[in-house]
Amino acid sequence: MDLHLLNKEQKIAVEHQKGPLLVLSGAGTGKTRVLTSRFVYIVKNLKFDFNRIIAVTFTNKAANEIKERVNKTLKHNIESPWIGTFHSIFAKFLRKHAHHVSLKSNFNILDSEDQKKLIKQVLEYCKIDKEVSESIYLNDIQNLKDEKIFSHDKSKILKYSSLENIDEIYNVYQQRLIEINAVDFGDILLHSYFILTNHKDIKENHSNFIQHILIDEFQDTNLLQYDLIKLLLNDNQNLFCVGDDDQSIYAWRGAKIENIINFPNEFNCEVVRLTKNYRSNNAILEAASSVISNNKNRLGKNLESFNNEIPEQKINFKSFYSQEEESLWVADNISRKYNDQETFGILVRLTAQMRSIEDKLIKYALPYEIIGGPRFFERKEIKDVLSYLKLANSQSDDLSFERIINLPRRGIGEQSIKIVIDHSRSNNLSFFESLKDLAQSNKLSPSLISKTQPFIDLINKISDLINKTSLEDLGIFVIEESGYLKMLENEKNKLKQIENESRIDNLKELVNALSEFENLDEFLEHVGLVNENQKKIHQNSIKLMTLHAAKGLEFDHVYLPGWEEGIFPSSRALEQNSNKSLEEERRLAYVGITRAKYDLNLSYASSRYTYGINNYSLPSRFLSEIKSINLEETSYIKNQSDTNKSKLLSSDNTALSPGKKRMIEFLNKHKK
DNA sequence: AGGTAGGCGGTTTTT
DNA sequence: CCGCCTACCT
Repeated sequence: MDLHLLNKEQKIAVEHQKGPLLVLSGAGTGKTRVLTSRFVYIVKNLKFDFNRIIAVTFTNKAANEIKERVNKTLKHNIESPWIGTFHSIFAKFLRKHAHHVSLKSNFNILDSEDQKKLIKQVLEYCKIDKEVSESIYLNDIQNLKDEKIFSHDKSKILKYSSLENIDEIYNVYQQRLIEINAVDFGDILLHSYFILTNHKDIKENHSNFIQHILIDEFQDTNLLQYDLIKLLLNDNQNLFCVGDDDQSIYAWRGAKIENIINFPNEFNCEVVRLTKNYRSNNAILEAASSVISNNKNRLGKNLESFNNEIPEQKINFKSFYSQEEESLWVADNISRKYNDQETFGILVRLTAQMRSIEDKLIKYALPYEIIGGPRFFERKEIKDVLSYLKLANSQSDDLSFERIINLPRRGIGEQSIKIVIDHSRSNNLSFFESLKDLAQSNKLSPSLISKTQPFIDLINKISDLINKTSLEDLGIFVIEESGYLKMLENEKNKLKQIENESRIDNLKELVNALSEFENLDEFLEHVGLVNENQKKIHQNSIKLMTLHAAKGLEFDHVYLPGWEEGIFPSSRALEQNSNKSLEEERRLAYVGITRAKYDLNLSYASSRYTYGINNYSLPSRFLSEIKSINLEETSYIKNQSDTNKSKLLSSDNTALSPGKKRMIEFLNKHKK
């Protein structure tokens, strides 16, 4: 291992012998390098079996990076179940011990759409008028789970949440999940926590087996995650945490910044601080630290630039009249600098900001890629087809049943479905079992039998084919035999025809994705937890993403548009009127700024078109916290933009790119 | 049972 | 502004 490539502090961290250690690692100080080197050091120098080390990260991307780098250094392929995200590690654990929480090991992992559907049914069942939208209940349930509060713990629930009937709703929601053999994201961790705290033998087996625990992005762990990890820790307390309190941006998801702040006291251990930054130039680091210094709740550290090869360059700041002009400038500016040696990132606060930027990138014919955009496996057509596979794989999957029983249309309407559901309730059967039971015992009208029998036969046939044919063939079988493909092809509506073409493409892509897996369970696990199609990322493309998705990445050129009060900091954070949420927004600003190596471009637009109305806002307070930016000196570049506008409107309307077309339509519509 | 027109509500951020 | 849901029609 190249220990000599590490600086003094990094070396101290990597060569730590035993016991707990906290590594406070500022942006760009080589956090991932330290974590992977540490992993290798434990295997090579401390002589531990790599299977007995847990390395837990927040994103699948980070987990893969660790696996890759460790593989490279150790020169053999590590396939450890203990390297991954919290959710992937504990999903594997839960599958092994599912029966302890009344689940089968092939439980289904629900995405947020499924969760919403389920909670809606629960609200209906509990006869609760929906004055409060279902996502509010869902949110509170998720938070309760993060706080380790179980559905039966009525007093704790009511203490924590002020929503009316929340205890009943949470309880019924949990019951339903068990009935349909499913878990939501929070359950993966909470069920695991239950098993580890209620089965001493399982806990002991694991904590004796696991020799070292490494946690990445420690500042983003919530109470449940932290306690789960501590349950796996034995008396040697080999717990190695890497994090940066200034980059804690997931409090809204239950992350406790206190976990990292209190860690040194809790474990009475040393703290190694990494402050030598190898990424950014001085101007950027100064801007970052002048912003973050406005936060009170932090451990405090200052970064120093240690990379002499990074060019010095002033931070660029622009203000615009409208969002469209701002986006246009971003695309124009990138097009002037673009080459395939350097990397470009555009980081936004809200996904809604992406569309106008995307339009302009298309107009300038710049290669771009949206990172973490709409999830492939959450597309309607993909979920529809997957529901056939899921139902065939697990007959208790009522959500999938409801999704596809009449899709494509089989003439099975609301009334017929109600018969099936009522029968399932009174006989304690799943929906599909109930339908089969009704069909067998001749309780359905002949016309309904003739409509439902082909569906039953189809699901049985798919069920039969699982493990007999390749996943690829199974996918093709479903797409064709279900009539789904025909339905898409036979669309008469012209507008929808175009849409359906891309849906068919997506289904082909689904078949491709299927071909890369050995068995269905493995594939469904991937769909539930990774939820991205592993297409090769284009090296030279401009990356467009949210600030949250940008954590851990770096770019030569970074664009941060939309620095306005109400966008960034977000209106929600401002409404809450608490320093806590404002400080989190500020940390997000810090994350954004520190992604840049040497070219940082900040901007704001005073008017933004949302919900069909123009909204006006003031420049973000974070801008005035950067000393090197003088807001007063800048003025709207209205004149220039007017020329741009007229240029666009007068341009030749034939052979336009889709982006430009859309923009011209937009401008024409809103000229007045 | 299926199709469609108009009303209404909704935007953080992600595993 | 867009997409979803409901009410009403075929």
